Amino acid sequence: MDQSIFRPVHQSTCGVACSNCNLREICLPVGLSRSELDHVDRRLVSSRRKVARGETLYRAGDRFDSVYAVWTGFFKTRLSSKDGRDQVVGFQMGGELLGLDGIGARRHEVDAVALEDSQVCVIPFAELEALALEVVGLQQQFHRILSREIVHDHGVMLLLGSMYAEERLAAFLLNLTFRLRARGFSASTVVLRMTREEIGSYLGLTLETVSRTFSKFQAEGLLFVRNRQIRITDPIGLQAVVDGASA
Amino acid sequence: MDQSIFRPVHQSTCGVACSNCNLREICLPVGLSRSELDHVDRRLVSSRRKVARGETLYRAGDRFDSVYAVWTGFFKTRLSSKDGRDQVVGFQMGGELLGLDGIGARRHEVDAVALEDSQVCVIPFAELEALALEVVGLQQQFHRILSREIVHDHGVMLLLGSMYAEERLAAFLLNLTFRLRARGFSASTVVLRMTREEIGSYLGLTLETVSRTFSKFQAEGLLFVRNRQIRITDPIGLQAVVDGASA
DNA sequence: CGTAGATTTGAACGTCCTCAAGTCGAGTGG
DNA sequence: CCACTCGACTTGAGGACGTTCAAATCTACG
Repeated sequence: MDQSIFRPVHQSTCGVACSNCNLREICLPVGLSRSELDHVDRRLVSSRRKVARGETLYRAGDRFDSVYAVWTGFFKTRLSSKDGRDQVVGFQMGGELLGLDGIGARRHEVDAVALEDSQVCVIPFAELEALALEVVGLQQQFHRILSREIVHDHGVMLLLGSMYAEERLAAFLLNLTFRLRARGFSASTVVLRMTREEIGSYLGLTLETVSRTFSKFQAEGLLFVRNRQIRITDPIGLQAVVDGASA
Repeated sequence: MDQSIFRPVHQSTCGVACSNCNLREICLPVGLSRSELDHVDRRLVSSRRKVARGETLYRAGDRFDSVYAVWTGFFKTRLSSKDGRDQVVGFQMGGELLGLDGIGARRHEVDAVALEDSQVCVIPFAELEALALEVVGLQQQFHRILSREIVHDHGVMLLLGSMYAEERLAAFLLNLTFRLRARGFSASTVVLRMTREEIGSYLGLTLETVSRTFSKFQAEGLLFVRNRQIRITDPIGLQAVVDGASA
C-alpha cells in the first residue's frame, strides 16, 4: 500500500544499483555519463542498511569505514561536547551523504540518528576513493558535495552568529522546503520529522523560543502550524523575515 | 634581515616547489612519499601571489579557478548576506587552504581578506584534481583537508549554538594557540592579527563583549592582555572555562 | 604631533532563557 | 472503545546575558 512510485526501486538485496535509483539526480552520481554510471554500479558495491527511528547509524568515536547516502527516511547529526552539551549540526534527507566528518581523522565526529525508520546506501570509503581515481566525474561530484557541505555550514554560522530567533527559524523553514521541493515534494506543506527541541538545538535556541516563534509566524499569517504539520502560506513574507524585515 | 630560517624557502619566481617549503608537513602535501612529492613539484605549477594587508585574495561571486595555500601571513574569510550582515567564518594561517568553498558552485562564496601582508601559493584546481587522479596520497590528503574543514565548522556551530561568551572566547584562544604551536610558535604568547570586532563577528558577539571578556580573563589571572598582545598564563584554566567551569 | 581607528568601560535596555504550569496527542493496556 | 500515561508542545512571568548607545582613552602612523 505504500509501494508508491516515489519510493526508490530496490534492485536486489546484495548489490544495489545507482542507475536504477530515483535519487540518482540528487545523490552522489549526479552528472555521470551512462558508462560512468555503469562503472559505479559494478564497483561501488553498496549494500543497504536499515536504521530504525531513534537508532544511530554511527556514533562519535566509531571507526570510519564508509560514508552513507540516505535512501529513505530522515536523519540528524549531533555533536556532543564533554560537558554534555549537544548541538544538532545537520538534518539529512534522501540523496544526502552522511559520514563525511569521519574522513579526516578516520573516526566519526558526530552521532547520526534516524528521526524516522530509514534506509541508507553503504559506500565503503576506500572503494569510493579508488573508484574516484578512475571515474573523473565521480571525483568531481564528490568534491562538489564536500565543498557544498562547507558552504552550508558557513550559512549556519551566519545564522547562528548574527540572526534573531525569527530570522533563524524562517531561514530554516525555507531551506527545508527548498530541499523538499528539489525532491518533488510540495514547497508549502511540510511535515517536520524533528522535535522543537532538535530544531532549537540546530538553531541555537531553546524549544520554547522555537514554539513561540512558530506561534508568532502563525499569528502574522505567514504559516499554519499544527503540531509537526506546517503549511507555509506566505513564503515571500518568510524570506522577508530572513532578510531582516525588521530593519 | 628577516631572512629567518623560519621563513619558507622561495625556490624560484615562476615555479614553486612544495618539497622545499617548510610548511610541507602542515600543508597539502602532508604524508606524501618522496616520489609523490616530486610529482607534485613538477605538475602542480603553483605560482605565488602577494596580498597586501586589507586586500582581498578573492571575493564572493568571483569565478572559482584555484585554491590557495597560505604561505606567509594571515587571512579571514567573511560571508556577507544581502542585508549587509557580515559573518567571519574563519581565520587562516600558514599551511591552511583557502577557496574550498568555491568548488561546489564554481564561484567563491566568501571574501578572503588578508589581515597582514601575505603570500599564498596558487593551486589551479583543475590541475589539482587531475593530479589527484594520479597521486593517491594527494587525493587522500585533499579529502582529509575538506573533511577537517567540515569538522572545524561543526565545532564553530557548537560554540555559536550553545556556549556563553566566555566559553567562546576561551575556545577561540585555545584553538589559535594550538594551531600556532603546530607551526613552532609559542603557545603562551599570541599576537592577534584581527580586531576585536573581527573576533566578535567570528564568535557571534559584539566587539564590546569581546573586550570585556578579555578584561575579565585578565582580572581572573588567566592571561595578560595588552592591545593585541596576549600572554596566556593559565591555559588549563582557560580549558576549564571552555568545559563549562561555571557548571 | 595630530588624526582616525581601535579599544576600554559604563549604563540602560532587549532578546532570549529559565522555570513553571497546563494542554495536547499518540500509543498502550484494560 | 476508553482511560491512562508519557512525551511533546504551548504559553506565561521573571531574570540573565549580551547588546546598544555613549564617552573616554589609547595607539599607530602619516
